[in-house]
Amino acid sequence: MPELPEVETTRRGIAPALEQKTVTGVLVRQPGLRWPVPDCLQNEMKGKKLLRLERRGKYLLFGFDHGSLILHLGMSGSLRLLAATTPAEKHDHVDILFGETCLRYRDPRRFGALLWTTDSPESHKLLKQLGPEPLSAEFTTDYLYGLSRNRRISIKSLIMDSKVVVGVGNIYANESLFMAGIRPARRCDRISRERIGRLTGAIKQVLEVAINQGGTTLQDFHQADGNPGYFAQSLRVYDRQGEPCQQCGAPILRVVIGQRSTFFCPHCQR
DNA sequence: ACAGTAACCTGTTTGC
DNA sequence: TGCAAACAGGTTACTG
Repeated sequence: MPELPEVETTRRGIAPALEQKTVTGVLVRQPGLRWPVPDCLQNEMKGKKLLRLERRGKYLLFGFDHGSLILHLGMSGSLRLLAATTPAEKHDHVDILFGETCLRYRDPRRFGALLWTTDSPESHKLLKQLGPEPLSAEFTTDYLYGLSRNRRISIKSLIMDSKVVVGVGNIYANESLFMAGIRPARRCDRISRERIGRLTGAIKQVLEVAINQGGTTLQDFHQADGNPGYFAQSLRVYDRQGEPCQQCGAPILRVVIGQRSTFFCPHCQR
């Protein structure tokens, strides 16, 4: 479900209610996520004040003065704020209690993760190899152009590689490539600097607009306030195979790249 | 080092 | 209607 805009939308939705609040309990109903949910969460967090809720790529970082909870939503994870008395439903795997308020983690496919680290989260094995944030000044044309040389993979695979740049999942990779006019399957080392520059800008623009619209709701993603994300109406190619391109009218095609559905306009994208 | 693929798991949609 | 296959927003770990 969640790419960077959905994770950021979630963070913005829940942070005001939780930052500077004290954890009163942790309940793990199903520890079998991507990796086992560690036993220590209750001991580490109960009675401790959450200082800040940050995001790195698609990871949410719950910062305490003695360590951090690292949380990833995987493909189908979501977080909601509920009254602590709300009955749990199927797939509600973890509750983090803040008095009368419950932060509830739901994840039908269980590809998500909750981990604890006492070091700085940036130095954690899973985070330290991550590339720059796409909306940061670090993510530039020169940077992406440099990494695109001497490699033979498709440009879509390149921008979906979290070691290159974080947060660009399947939806926003497709949309960014459409905006930049580049075919997803094109070898990344056969694209000019100018066109890599267009793509760099397109990634930033697509993600910014998506965050401002509260992310993309395809089936069941919801913002913390219960509203859907509104970026779905802005999608130009994702899940639109057979529909006419909004720029030229040619039918949108679907192919598979790196085991992922890929959508593009064969006329507008070269 | 690089590129491609299988795997993790459950629910929903599609096709016969 | 039933059943099986295909597919789904992510990422690691393995293979060659």
